[in-house]
Amino acid sequence: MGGGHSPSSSKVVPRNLPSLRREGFLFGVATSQSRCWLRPLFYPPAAGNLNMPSFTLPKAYDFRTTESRLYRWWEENGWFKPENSRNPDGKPFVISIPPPNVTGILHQGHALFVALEDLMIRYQRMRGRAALWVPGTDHAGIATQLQVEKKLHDEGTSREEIGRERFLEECWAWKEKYHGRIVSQLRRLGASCDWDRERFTMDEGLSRAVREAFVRLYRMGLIYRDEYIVNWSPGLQTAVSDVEVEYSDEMGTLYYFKYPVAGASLEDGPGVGYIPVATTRPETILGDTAVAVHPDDERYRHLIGKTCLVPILNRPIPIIHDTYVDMEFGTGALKITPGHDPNDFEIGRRHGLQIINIMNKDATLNHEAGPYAGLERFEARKKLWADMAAAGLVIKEEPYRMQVPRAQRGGEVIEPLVSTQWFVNTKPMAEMGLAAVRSGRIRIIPERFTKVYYHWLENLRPWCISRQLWWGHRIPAWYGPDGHIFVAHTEEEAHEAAREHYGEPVTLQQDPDVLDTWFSSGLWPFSTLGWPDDTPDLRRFYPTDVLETGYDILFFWVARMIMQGLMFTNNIPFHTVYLHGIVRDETGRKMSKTYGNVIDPIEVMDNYGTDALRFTLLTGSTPGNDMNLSIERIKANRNFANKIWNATRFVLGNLPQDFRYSGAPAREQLDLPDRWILHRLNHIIRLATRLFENYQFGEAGRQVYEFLWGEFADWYIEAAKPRLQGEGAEPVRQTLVYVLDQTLRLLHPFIPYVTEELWQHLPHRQDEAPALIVAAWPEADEGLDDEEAAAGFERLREAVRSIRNARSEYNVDPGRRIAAYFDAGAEDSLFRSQIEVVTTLARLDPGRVHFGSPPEGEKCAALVAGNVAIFLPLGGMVDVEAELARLQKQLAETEKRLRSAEARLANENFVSKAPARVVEQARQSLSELQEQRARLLEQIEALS
RNA sequence: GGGCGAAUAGCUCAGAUGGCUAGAGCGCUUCCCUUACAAGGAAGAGGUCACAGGUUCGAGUCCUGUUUCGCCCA
Repeated sequence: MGGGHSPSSSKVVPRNLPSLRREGFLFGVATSQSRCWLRPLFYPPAAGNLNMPSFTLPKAYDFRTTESRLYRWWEENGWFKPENSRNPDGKPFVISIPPPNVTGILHQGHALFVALEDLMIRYQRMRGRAALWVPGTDHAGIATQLQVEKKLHDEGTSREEIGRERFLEECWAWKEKYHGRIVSQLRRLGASCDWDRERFTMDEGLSRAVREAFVRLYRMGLIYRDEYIVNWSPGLQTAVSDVEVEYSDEMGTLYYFKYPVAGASLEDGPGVGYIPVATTRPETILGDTAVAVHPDDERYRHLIGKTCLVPILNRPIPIIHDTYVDMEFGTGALKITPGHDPNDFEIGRRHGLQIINIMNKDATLNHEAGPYAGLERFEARKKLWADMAAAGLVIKEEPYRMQVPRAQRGGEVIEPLVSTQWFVNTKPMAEMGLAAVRSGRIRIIPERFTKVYYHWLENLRPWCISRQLWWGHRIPAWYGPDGHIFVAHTEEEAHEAAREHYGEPVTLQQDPDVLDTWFSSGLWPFSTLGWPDDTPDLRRFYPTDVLETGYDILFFWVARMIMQGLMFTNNIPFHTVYLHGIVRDETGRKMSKTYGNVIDPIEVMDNYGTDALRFTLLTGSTPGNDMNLSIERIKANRNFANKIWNATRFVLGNLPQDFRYSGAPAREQLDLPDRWILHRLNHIIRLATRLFENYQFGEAGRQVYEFLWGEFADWYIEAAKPRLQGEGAEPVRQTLVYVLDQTLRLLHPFIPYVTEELWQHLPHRQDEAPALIVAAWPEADEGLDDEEAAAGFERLREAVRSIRNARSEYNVDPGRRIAAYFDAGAEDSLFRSQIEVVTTLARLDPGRVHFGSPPEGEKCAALVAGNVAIFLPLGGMVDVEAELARLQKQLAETEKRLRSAEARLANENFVSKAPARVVEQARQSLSELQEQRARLLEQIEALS
């Protein structure tokens, strides 16, 4: 144990200690392995002057001096570790972080996922689960490689120049340099991850997991090498998978031209001398290997089996028929380029057509393009079209709206081309992934995304996993001199297999390519826990519980984790998928540097504090929906933190030095306001807990916010003020501390810093946890449910509101204490017993508060609040006409509601079909309205 | 072409299984530096819940259709 303070220490601490405490001196240091909790000290105010605490919290919450200190303290005490849970051997709760790009920089997407995941982790930790949040980062193949290449370019060199080995050294150095930045930014957000378990996708352990996964799939026949049409990114010089291609709606041109029929003359016209064909990419004509028509097409069916000549090249190609051809579209005939179009590739396979690749990897044309060889693809298009026009082959051009495939990263036009790559046959895994969600083993929140998930998995094509990059997991495949493939965990294993195969040692060449980054990300939930080894962590913490991430990577990541998890661990990787939306700017535009509308989370934290950012992200979002983030909202939530701060200052300032906190207050000592706020607290505890369980975190946060500010601060604290001065102060103090304590617990998962800081200043019982982060989540105390008190206090509130309203209308100076008469009827004893509270809240003059009607002739403002009549003798200020007008208005409103209440209750169907509770409420409301109407009529009568 | 979402106060958004007079923040009007808080307090204005049907005793909420905007997939 680090500090030397007894765990049960409750010594009174000298008043200058808070500053020391702020430096962290009092806590000592516990090793992260230590389970010995240091009991932090609390700081009761000095005896005597109730209004002057012995030390003063600063007047406003200063997050700058708080956040990093508390984070360090939590971490040093090992509270982020599941081993230090209240129930270290109990049921764990596990989340794997969506690993950020290791060289990335914090954006609002990170801030949102940290806020959500940290909220879940802190909530479950407080509930007593052994909570584990596994952190880590992703090597982000293309992104990182591009950054390093740019650096090399700036230094006047290139990766080709320095070679693969040195390039990888550069990448690792880059990773080391920037890893710390993103990680410290995550920490700053308050992420209570177990940093001892941090992983990187290219760690030795995770790399082994990747090789193991590859080898297994290969041996199952689910990974194979094939020549196939892929999405080629000429700029990045690599293949990318289907999900990395986005289709943008753009205006292009549809080019109509004549496909000459061999042995005929163009003059013979369409259907004889030529077949009219349209294309959006004329340069691909050079790679055509057929012209296809629909078998039922009268215009062309007689040409089936004949031959066409490729324009300019005059290469003969067959005219084939296929029902795929849409007779209505374009000219009704289709050129077939199996080497450069995915659909044509399929048709080509069906018809056994030749595949011609006319393009080099840099999107210039190759020797197959004849006179166009060496030209860039768009240059070639122009030149070929011009030459065709000269040859009389051009019919026309039309503007045409088309879907242009563009690289998700970089945005350049993707070129479909045939290339030899590694693929995963995802069919069997997709089946498993579908079954896991269909059977309910995995639940997706919000539920509507299950449909999207199904649709994607049902139509999944082979996944191209090889990338022509250097930074990433090198494909564990080696080629013998004759090209024979040896897939193995290690080079030694490959050599062994080769020796066996050839009967002698041979030289092997490892495949130069690396794997799609998402291939390793798909293993993340279990590779981070030690898979493929059967480690204690894997046994204890897998499957994980919740996977929380953005809906935009449902396919990229979530679906692949589910598939790979089921395939390799024979288990689901998590039982719940929680998807969040995109954080946009205040007007709903996507944040981007080019728009200049980026709200930088670091800047927000600098200016308003982490808690303000977190609370804004958490309460401003609903599952699966995008959210608009505005600085105004963040400011409002900074103000909320300050409100909590000051409410706590008030409570602490009213505790005597010898104050002993007893926990939940004993009911028999409580007065009406206490019973009311405790009843409300119970309600909010149940509500918040239920909302947490339903993943409705935003609503939970908003509700607790409303409770703390709108009920506890605005009404309970105000009502407590007079009572703290008198004999009955003790139960009030207990209630203040209890409600505040419980509310800070409810808010901790949202705003961990300010709540922990304040909780440390609150008095606690001896057996309480040493820190809010590990304190127990509140539970409603049934003994404190009190409908009667709730109703009674509500009447007082109504009365106070109506008095305040009248004061405002008569422009009574807010500081002035005025007289009042209460004619409370059935509520007489309620108002008599609680008159002190009403007097304070409505700013009445205690010496001039009376019960009953005012004396004849006293000029009064006459109010009705429920069945209570209130008279404010404002003398000459009273305007009888205005009084009558207001009462008439209120009467009209009351009667309107009365009529609707009567109509409902007169309805046989309502009384018989509606739940008893609802009918009862309606009856009660009716009688209250009737009483109110009677009161209003009396008042009007008296004034008239 | 298929699917999904959104449409509620001037703005940004909440409104679980249908159930009192539909809420909040910001903005707006009036007043107040009242000894927790001006990053605050009090009072107030502001909504035919996109539109049209339907189910129901009862619809912002459920169903059908329409319009507008956005997203995903092909």
